[in-house]
Amino acid sequence: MSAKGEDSDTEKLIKDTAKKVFFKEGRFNATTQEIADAAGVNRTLINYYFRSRDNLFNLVFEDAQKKEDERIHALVFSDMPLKRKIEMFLDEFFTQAKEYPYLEIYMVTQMNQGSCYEDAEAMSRLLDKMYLEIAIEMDKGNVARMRPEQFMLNMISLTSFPVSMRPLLEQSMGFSTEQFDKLLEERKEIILNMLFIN
Amino acid sequence: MSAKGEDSDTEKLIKDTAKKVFFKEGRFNATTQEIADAAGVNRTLINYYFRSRDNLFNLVFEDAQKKEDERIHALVFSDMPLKRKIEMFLDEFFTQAKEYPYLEIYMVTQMNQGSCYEDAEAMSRLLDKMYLEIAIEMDKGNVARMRPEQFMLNMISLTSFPVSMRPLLEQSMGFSTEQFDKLLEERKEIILNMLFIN
DNA sequence: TTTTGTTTTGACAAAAATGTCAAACTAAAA
DNA sequence: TTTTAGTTTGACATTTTTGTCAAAACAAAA
Repeated sequence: MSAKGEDSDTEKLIKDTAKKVFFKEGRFNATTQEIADAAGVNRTLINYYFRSRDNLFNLVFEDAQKKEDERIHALVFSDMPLKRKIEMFLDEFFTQAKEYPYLEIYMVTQMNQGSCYEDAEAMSRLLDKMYLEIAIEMDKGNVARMRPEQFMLNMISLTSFPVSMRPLLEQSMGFSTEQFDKLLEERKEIILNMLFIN
Repeated sequence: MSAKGEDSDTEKLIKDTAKKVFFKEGRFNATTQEIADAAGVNRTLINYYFRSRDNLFNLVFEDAQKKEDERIHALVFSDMPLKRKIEMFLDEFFTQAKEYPYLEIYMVTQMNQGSCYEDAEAMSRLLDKMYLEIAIEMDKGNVARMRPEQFMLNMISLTSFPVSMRPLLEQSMGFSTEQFDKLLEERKEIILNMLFIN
Protein backbone atom coordinates (compact mmCIF):
# COMPACT_ATOMS: atom_id res chain seq x y z
CA MET A 1 0.00 0.00 0.00
CA SER A 2 1.94 3.01 1.33
CA ALA A 3 0.15 6.13 0.21
CA LYS A 4 2.77 8.84 -0.23
CA GLY A 5 3.35 10.94 2.84
CA GLU A 6 1.35 8.62 5.06
CA ASP A 7 3.25 6.56 7.60
CA SER A 8 2.90 2.83 7.22
CA ASP A 9 1.53 1.00 10.24
CA THR A 10 4.87 -0.34 11.38
CA GLU A 11 6.59 2.98 10.85
CA LYS A 12 4.09 4.67 13.13
CA LEU A 13 4.23 1.79 15.59
CA ILE A 14 7.98 2.16 15.92
CA LYS A 15 7.80 5.91 16.33
CA ASP A 16 5.09 5.64 18.97
CA THR A 17 6.95 2.95 20.83
CA ALA A 18 10.13 4.97 20.83
CA LYS A 19 8.19 7.91 22.22
CA LYS A 20 6.81 5.70 24.94
CA VAL A 21 10.18 4.22 25.84
CA PHE A 22 11.82 7.63 26.01
CA PHE A 23 9.15 9.83 27.49
CA LYS A 24 6.97 7.49 29.49
CA GLU A 25 9.69 5.24 30.86
CA GLY A 26 12.66 7.58 30.76
CA ARG A 27 15.01 5.06 29.17
CA PHE A 28 16.94 7.56 27.10
CA ASN A 29 19.76 5.16 26.33
CA ALA A 30 17.53 2.40 25.04
CA THR A 31 19.14 0.44 22.22
CA THR A 32 17.48 -0.21 18.89
CA GLN A 33 16.99 -3.81 19.99
CA GLU A 34 15.11 -2.74 23.10
CA ILE A 35 12.86 -0.43 21.12
CA ALA A 36 12.21 -3.12 18.53
CA ASP A 37 11.37 -5.61 21.28
CA ALA A 38 9.01 -3.15 22.92
CA ALA A 39 7.30 -2.66 19.56
CA GLY A 40 7.35 -6.37 18.79
CA VAL A 41 9.08 -5.93 15.44
CA ASN A 42 12.34 -6.95 13.87
CA ARG A 43 15.17 -4.65 14.79
CA THR A 44 16.30 -4.02 11.22
CA LEU A 45 12.95 -2.45 10.45
CA ILE A 46 14.20 0.54 12.36
CA ASN A 47 16.95 0.89 9.77
CA TYR A 48 14.49 0.22 6.96
CA TYR A 49 12.16 3.02 7.98
CA PHE A 50 14.50 5.48 9.67
CA ARG A 51 17.94 4.75 8.18
CA SER A 52 19.68 5.04 11.53
CA ARG A 53 19.03 5.12 15.23
CA ASP A 54 20.04 8.77 15.41
CA ASN A 55 17.44 9.58 12.81
CA LEU A 56 14.67 7.97 14.82
CA PHE A 57 15.77 9.74 17.96
CA ASN A 58 15.84 13.13 16.31
CA LEU A 59 12.52 12.58 14.61
CA VAL A 60 10.75 11.69 17.84
CA PHE A 61 12.39 14.57 19.62
CA GLU A 62 11.56 17.18 17.01
CA ASP A 63 8.01 15.90 16.80
CA ALA A 64 7.44 16.34 20.50
CA GLN A 65 9.11 19.72 20.53
CA LYS A 66 6.99 20.93 17.65
CA LYS A 67 3.75 19.83 19.27
CA GLU A 68 4.63 21.53 22.52
CA ASP A 69 5.61 24.69 20.69
CA GLU A 70 2.29 24.78 18.88
CA ARG A 71 0.27 24.39 22.05
CA ILE A 72 2.20 27.13 23.80
CA HIS A 73 1.91 29.39 20.80
CA ALA A 74 -1.85 28.96 20.60
CA LEU A 75 -2.16 29.82 24.26
CA VAL A 76 0.08 32.87 24.26
CA PHE A 77 -1.53 34.39 21.18
CA SER A 78 -5.04 33.65 22.35
CA ASP A 79 -7.36 36.38 23.51
CA MET A 80 -7.32 35.88 27.25
CA PRO A 81 -6.05 37.83 30.24
CA LEU A 82 -2.55 36.87 31.37
CA LYS A 83 -3.65 35.18 34.55
CA ARG A 84 -6.07 32.99 32.67
CA LYS A 85 -3.41 32.04 30.15
CA ILE A 86 -1.07 30.99 32.91
CA GLU A 87 -3.86 29.07 34.58
CA MET A 88 -4.46 27.09 31.40
CA PHE A 89 -0.74 26.65 30.90
CA LEU A 90 -0.48 25.09 34.32
CA ASP A 91 -3.33 22.72 33.54
CA GLU A 92 -1.87 21.61 30.23
CA PHE A 93 1.57 21.30 31.64
CA PHE A 94 0.61 19.08 34.55
CA THR A 95 -1.66 16.98 32.37
CA GLN A 96 1.05 16.29 29.87
CA ALA A 97 3.52 15.70 32.65
CA LYS A 98 1.32 12.89 33.87
CA GLU A 99 1.31 11.25 30.45
CA TYR A 100 4.99 11.78 29.61
CA PRO A 101 6.86 12.35 32.86
CA TYR A 102 10.28 12.32 31.22
CA LEU A 103 9.64 14.58 28.27
CA GLU A 104 10.87 17.79 29.84
CA ILE A 105 14.08 16.37 31.20
CA TYR A 106 14.77 14.68 27.90
CA MET A 107 14.56 17.96 26.09
CA VAL A 108 17.10 19.40 28.44
CA THR A 109 19.58 16.57 28.17
CA GLN A 110 19.21 16.75 24.40
CA MET A 111 19.83 20.46 24.48
CA ASN A 112 22.88 19.87 26.63
CA GLN A 113 24.28 17.49 24.04
CA GLY A 114 24.20 20.27 21.47
CA SER A 115 20.76 19.86 19.92
CA CYS A 116 19.78 23.37 19.09
CA TYR A 117 16.55 25.22 19.07
CA GLU A 118 14.76 25.36 15.77
CA ASP A 119 12.86 28.59 15.32
CA ALA A 120 14.54 31.27 17.38
CA GLU A 121 12.51 33.97 15.62
CA ALA A 122 9.15 32.54 16.64
CA MET A 123 10.32 32.04 20.21
CA SER A 124 11.55 35.60 20.35
CA ARG A 125 8.17 36.98 19.21
CA LEU A 126 6.41 34.80 21.72
CA LEU A 127 8.59 35.96 24.58
CA ASP A 128 8.19 39.60 23.61
CA LYS A 129 4.42 39.26 23.71
CA MET A 130 4.62 37.71 27.15
CA TYR A 131 7.03 40.34 28.45
CA LEU A 132 4.66 43.04 27.28
CA GLU A 133 1.63 41.53 28.98
CA ILE A 134 3.62 40.97 32.15
CA ALA A 135 4.75 44.60 32.17
CA ILE A 136 1.16 45.73 31.82
CA GLU A 137 0.08 43.62 34.77
CA MET A 138 2.89 45.15 36.79
CA ASP A 139 1.64 48.60 35.94
CA LYS A 140 -1.80 47.56 37.11
CA GLY A 141 -0.23 46.40 40.37
CA ASN A 142 -1.22 42.77 39.90
CA VAL A 143 2.33 41.51 39.73
CA ALA A 144 5.37 42.43 41.79
CA ARG A 145 7.85 44.66 39.97
CA MET A 146 10.83 42.86 38.44
CA ARG A 147 12.32 42.23 35.03
CA PRO A 148 9.72 40.34 33.01
CA GLU A 149 12.38 37.72 32.28
CA GLN A 150 12.48 36.98 35.98
CA PHE A 151 8.73 36.60 36.12
CA MET A 152 8.89 34.10 33.27
CA LEU A 153 11.70 32.25 34.97
CA ASN A 154 9.69 32.10 38.17
CA MET A 155 6.67 30.73 36.39
CA ILE A 156 8.46 28.08 34.42
CA SER A 157 10.61 27.10 37.40
CA LEU A 158 7.70 26.63 39.78
CA THR A 159 5.87 24.57 37.16
CA SER A 160 8.49 22.59 35.38
CA PHE A 161 10.89 21.68 38.12
CA PRO A 162 8.59 19.48 40.19
CA VAL A 163 7.62 17.69 37.01
CA SER A 164 11.05 17.06 35.53
CA MET A 165 12.62 16.20 38.84
CA ARG A 166 9.73 14.06 39.93
CA PRO A 167 11.67 10.79 40.34
CA LEU A 168 14.33 12.50 42.41
CA LEU A 169 11.80 14.39 44.48
CA GLU A 170 9.56 11.40 45.13
CA GLN A 171 12.55 9.50 46.35
CA SER A 172 14.30 12.13 48.41
CA MET A 173 11.15 13.62 49.92
CA GLY A 174 9.55 10.23 50.43
CA PHE A 175 6.34 10.62 48.46
CA SER A 176 4.28 7.90 46.86
CA THR A 177 3.01 8.38 43.32
CA GLU A 178 -0.46 9.24 44.60
CA GLN A 179 0.82 11.70 47.18
CA PHE A 180 2.90 13.46 44.57
CA ASP A 181 -0.01 13.67 42.15
CA LYS A 182 -2.01 15.34 44.88
CA LEU A 183 0.86 17.69 45.61
CA LEU A 184 0.97 18.74 41.97
CA GLU A 185 -2.77 19.28 41.96
CA GLU A 186 -2.46 21.65 44.91
CA ARG A 187 0.37 23.49 43.23
CA LYS A 188 -1.75 25.17 40.56
CA GLU A 189 -3.34 27.38 43.17
CA ILE A 190 -0.11 27.97 45.01
CA ILE A 191 1.82 28.97 41.92
CA LEU A 192 -0.84 31.46 40.87
CA ASN A 193 -0.74 32.99 44.34
CA MET A 194 3.01 33.34 44.19
CA LEU A 195 3.00 34.94 40.75
CA PHE A 196 0.09 37.33 41.23
CA ILE A 197 -0.39 39.74 44.07
CA ASN A 198 -4.12 39.80 44.77
CA MET B 1 54.57 4.64 47.47
CA SER B 2 50.80 4.54 47.87
CA ALA B 3 50.00 5.02 51.52
CA LYS B 4 46.91 3.02 52.29
CA GLY B 5 43.68 4.90 51.84
CA GLU B 6 45.40 7.73 50.02
CA ASP B 7 44.69 8.11 46.33
CA SER B 8 47.70 7.91 44.08
CA ASP B 9 48.30 10.92 41.90
CA THR B 10 46.95 9.34 38.74
CA GLU B 11 43.95 7.91 40.53
CA LYS B 12 43.01 11.36 41.75
CA LEU B 13 43.79 12.87 38.37
CA ILE B 14 41.40 10.48 36.66
CA LYS B 15 38.64 11.07 39.19
CA ASP B 16 39.01 14.83 38.94
CA THR B 17 39.05 14.73 35.17
CA ALA B 18 35.93 12.59 35.08
CA LYS B 19 34.23 15.07 37.37
CA LYS B 20 35.23 17.88 35.06
CA VAL B 21 34.06 16.09 31.93
CA PHE B 22 30.72 15.18 33.47
CA PHE B 23 29.84 18.20 35.55
CA LYS B 24 31.69 21.08 33.94
CA GLU B 25 31.19 20.05 30.31
CA GLY B 26 28.02 17.98 30.59
CA ARG B 27 29.35 15.13 28.49
CA PHE B 28 27.54 12.40 30.39
CA ASN B 29 28.15 9.77 27.74
CA ALA B 30 31.88 10.32 27.52
CA THR B 31 33.76 7.11 26.81
CA THR B 32 36.67 5.86 28.87
CA GLN B 33 38.93 6.82 26.00
CA GLU B 34 37.69 10.39 26.05
CA ILE B 35 38.19 10.65 29.79
CA ALA B 36 41.65 9.15 29.52
CA ASP B 37 42.54 11.59 26.76
CA ALA B 38 41.27 14.52 28.79
CA ALA B 39 43.42 13.36 31.69
CA GLY B 40 46.38 12.62 29.45
CA VAL B 41 46.75 9.04 30.66
CA ASN B 42 46.50 5.58 29.17
CA ARG B 43 42.93 4.34 28.95
CA THR B 44 43.58 1.07 30.73
CA LEU B 45 44.61 2.93 33.84
CA ILE B 46 40.94 3.54 34.37
CA ASN B 47 40.50 -0.19 34.65
CA TYR B 48 43.57 -0.52 36.82
CA TYR B 49 42.34 1.96 39.38
CA PHE B 50 38.58 1.62 39.09
CA ARG B 51 37.99 -1.89 37.70
CA SER B 52 35.28 -0.70 35.32
CA ARG B 53 33.81 2.38 33.78
CA ASP B 54 30.62 1.95 35.79
CA ASN B 55 32.64 1.95 38.96
CA LEU B 56 34.29 5.24 38.12
CA PHE B 57 30.98 6.81 37.22
CA ASN B 58 29.33 5.71 40.44
CA LEU B 59 32.28 6.80 42.52
CA VAL B 60 32.32 10.29 41.08
CA PHE B 61 28.58 10.56 41.43
CA GLU B 62 28.42 9.38 45.03
CA ASP B 63 31.31 11.64 45.92
CA ALA B 64 29.55 14.70 44.62
CA GLN B 65 26.28 13.71 46.21
CA LYS B 66 27.93 13.15 49.56
CA LYS B 67 29.67 16.52 49.49
CA GLU B 68 26.46 18.31 48.64
CA ASP B 69 24.61 16.45 51.35
CA GLU B 70 27.18 17.47 53.93
CA ARG B 71 27.01 21.13 53.00
CA ILE B 72 23.23 21.15 53.14
CA HIS B 73 23.26 19.30 56.43
CA ALA B 74 25.65 21.76 58.02
CA LEU B 75 23.46 24.62 56.90
CA VAL B 76 20.15 23.19 58.03
CA PHE B 77 21.41 22.17 61.44
CA SER B 78 23.24 25.42 62.00
CA ASP B 79 22.04 27.98 64.49
CA MET B 80 20.58 30.61 62.18
CA PRO B 81 17.12 31.95 61.44
CA LEU B 82 15.37 30.28 58.51
CA LYS B 83 15.63 33.24 56.21
CA ARG B 84 19.36 33.50 56.77
CA LYS B 85 19.77 29.79 56.09
CA ILE B 86 17.95 30.08 52.82
CA GLU B 87 19.97 33.13 51.91
CA MET B 88 23.18 31.19 52.40
CA PHE B 89 21.75 28.23 50.57
CA LEU B 90 21.08 30.42 47.57
CA ASP B 91 24.60 31.75 47.66
CA GLU B 92 26.18 28.33 47.85
CA PHE B 93 23.90 26.92 45.23
CA PHE B 94 24.55 29.57 42.63
CA THR B 95 28.27 29.52 43.35
CA GLN B 96 28.51 25.80 42.82
CA ALA B 97 26.28 26.05 39.78
CA LYS B 98 28.82 28.34 38.23
CA GLU B 99 31.61 25.85 38.83
CA TYR B 100 29.69 22.70 37.85
CA PRO B 101 26.73 23.74 35.69
CA TYR B 102 25.73 20.17 34.86
CA LEU B 103 25.89 18.60 38.30
CA GLU B 104 22.23 19.00 39.19
CA ILE B 105 20.87 17.67 35.95
CA TYR B 106 23.27 14.76 36.09
CA MET B 107 21.95 13.75 39.47
CA VAL B 108 18.47 13.72 38.08
CA THR B 109 19.25 11.66 35.02
CA GLN B 110 21.14 9.25 37.25
CA MET B 111 18.17 9.02 39.57
CA ASN B 112 15.94 8.41 36.60
CA GLN B 113 18.10 5.49 35.55
CA GLY B 114 17.44 3.82 38.88
CA SER B 115 20.29 5.12 41.01
CA CYS B 116 18.76 5.36 44.43
CA TYR B 117 19.20 7.68 47.30
CA GLU B 118 21.62 6.58 49.94
CA ASP B 119 20.59 7.72 53.39
CA ALA B 120 16.83 8.11 53.46
CA GLU B 121 16.86 8.39 57.25
CA ALA B 122 19.17 11.40 57.33
CA MET B 123 17.20 13.11 54.59
CA SER B 124 14.00 12.52 56.48
CA ARG B 125 15.37 14.10 59.66
CA LEU B 126 16.65 17.05 57.66
CA LEU B 127 13.30 17.62 55.99
CA ASP B 128 11.43 17.37 59.28
CA LYS B 129 13.64 20.04 60.78
CA MET B 130 12.97 22.29 57.81
CA TYR B 131 9.23 21.66 57.91
CA LEU B 132 9.18 22.59 61.57
CA GLU B 133 11.03 25.84 61.06
CA ILE B 134 8.85 26.72 58.10
CA ALA B 135 5.70 26.11 60.14
CA ILE B 136 7.01 28.40 62.85
CA GLU B 137 7.64 31.17 60.34
CA MET B 138 4.11 30.72 59.06
CA ASP B 139 2.78 31.13 62.57
CA LYS B 140 4.79 34.32 62.88
CA GLY B 141 3.21 35.50 59.65
CA ASN B 142 6.50 35.72 57.76
CA VAL B 143 5.56 33.06 55.25
CA ALA B 144 2.30 32.44 53.40
CA ARG B 145 0.30 29.50 54.72
CA MET B 146 0.69 26.27 52.80
CA ARG B 147 1.97 22.75 53.36
CA PRO B 148 5.64 23.05 54.27
CA GLU B 149 6.38 20.55 51.51
CA GLN B 150 5.08 23.09 49.04
CA PHE B 151 7.28 25.79 50.48
CA MET B 152 10.30 23.53 50.08
CA LEU B 153 9.27 22.72 46.54
CA ASN B 154 8.92 26.39 45.75
CA MET B 155 12.32 27.18 47.14
CA ILE B 156 14.18 24.40 45.38
CA SER B 157 12.29 24.98 42.13
CA LEU B 158 13.05 28.69 41.98
CA THR B 159 16.69 28.00 42.73
CA SER B 160 17.53 24.81 40.97
CA PHE B 161 15.57 25.06 37.75
CA PRO B 162 17.33 28.04 36.22
CA VAL B 163 20.61 26.36 37.04
CA SER B 164 19.95 22.89 35.70
CA MET B 165 18.13 24.12 32.64
CA ARG B 166 20.65 26.81 31.93
CA PRO B 167 21.69 25.62 28.46
CA LEU B 168 18.10 25.32 27.35
CA LEU B 169 17.13 28.64 28.86
CA GLU B 170 20.10 30.54 27.47
CA GLN B 171 19.26 29.25 24.04
CA SER B 172 15.50 29.62 24.05
CA MET B 173 15.43 32.96 25.85
CA GLY B 174 18.40 34.26 23.94
CA PHE B 175 20.80 35.13 26.75
CA SER B 176 24.56 35.30 26.61
CA THR B 177 26.57 33.69 29.37
CA GLU B 178 27.21 37.06 30.97
CA GLN B 179 23.59 38.11 30.82
CA PHE B 180 22.49 34.89 32.40
CA ASP B 181 25.05 35.20 35.18
CA LYS B 182 23.66 38.61 35.95
CA LEU B 183 20.14 37.25 35.89
CA LEU B 184 21.08 34.59 38.45
CA GLU B 185 22.73 37.22 40.62
CA GLU B 186 19.48 39.23 40.66
CA ARG B 187 17.49 36.14 41.48
CA LYS B 188 18.73 35.79 45.06
CA GLU B 189 16.79 38.87 46.09
CA ILE B 190 13.76 37.94 44.01
CA ILE B 191 13.51 34.43 45.39
CA LEU B 192 13.70 35.64 48.96
CA ASN B 193 10.93 38.12 48.24
CA MET B 194 8.74 35.41 46.79
CA LEU B 195 9.28 33.02 49.68
CA PHE B 196 8.96 35.50 52.54
CA ILE B 197 6.20 37.98 53.06
CA ASN B 198 7.81 41.07 54.51
C1' DT C 1 -1.57 -17.60 -11.97
C1' DT C 2 2.11 -14.73 -12.80
C1' DT C 3 4.02 -10.33 -11.97
C1' DT C 4 5.32 -6.52 -9.38
C1' DG C 5 6.54 -3.70 -5.63
C1' DT C 6 6.76 -3.39 -0.87
C1' DT C 7 7.67 -5.29 3.65
C1' DT C 8 9.97 -8.40 6.69
C1' DT C 9 13.58 -11.47 8.12
C1' DG C 10 17.97 -13.69 9.48
C1' DA C 11 22.72 -13.95 8.58
C1' DC C 12 26.54 -11.34 8.34
C1' DA C 13 29.82 -7.26 8.52
C1' DA C 14 31.43 -3.26 10.77
C1' DA C 15 32.00 -0.22 14.34
C1' DA C 16 32.43 1.30 18.91
C1' DA C 17 33.49 0.55 23.49
C1' DT C 18 35.04 -2.12 27.34
C1' DG C 19 38.01 -5.28 29.70
C1' DT C 20 42.30 -8.48 30.25
C1' DC C 21 46.99 -9.61 30.30
C1' DA C 22 51.78 -10.11 30.09
C1' DA C 23 55.58 -7.42 29.56
C1' DA C 24 58.05 -3.04 30.23
C1' DC C 25 59.01 0.64 33.20
C1' DT C 26 60.09 3.07 37.54
C1' DA C 27 61.74 4.12 41.91
C1' DA C 28 62.43 2.95 46.57
C1' DA C 29 64.22 -0.74 49.81
C1' DA C 30 67.37 -4.33 50.78
C1' DT D 1 73.47 -3.42 42.48
C1' DT D 2 69.80 -6.37 42.93
C1' DT D 3 65.26 -6.96 44.48
C1' DT D 4 60.71 -5.81 44.98
C1' DA D 5 56.32 -3.74 44.59
C1' DG D 6 53.61 -0.78 42.45
C1' DT D 7 52.65 1.59 37.93
C1' DT D 8 52.14 2.07 33.03
C1' DT D 9 51.76 0.40 28.40
C1' DG D 10 50.32 -1.80 23.97
C1' DA D 11 48.41 -5.78 21.97
C1' DC D 12 44.65 -8.52 22.03
C1' DA D 13 39.96 -10.54 23.21
C1' DT D 14 35.28 -9.70 24.28
C1' DT D 15 31.11 -7.47 24.34
C1' DT D 16 27.71 -4.48 22.75
C1' DT D 17 25.46 -2.08 19.39
C1' DT D 18 24.65 -0.60 14.88
C1' DG D 19 24.19 -1.08 9.93
C1' DT D 20 23.91 -3.85 5.34
C1' DC D 21 22.18 -7.12 2.22
C1' DA D 22 20.17 -10.73 -0.25
C1' DA D 23 16.57 -13.70 0.13
C1' DA D 24 11.94 -14.81 1.75
C1' DA D 25 7.22 -13.49 2.56
C1' DC D 26 3.32 -10.95 1.36
C1' DA D 27 -0.40 -8.74 -0.99
C1' DA D 28 -2.37 -6.29 -4.72
C1' DA D 29 -2.53 -5.74 -9.82
C1' DA D 30 -2.14 -7.58 -14.33
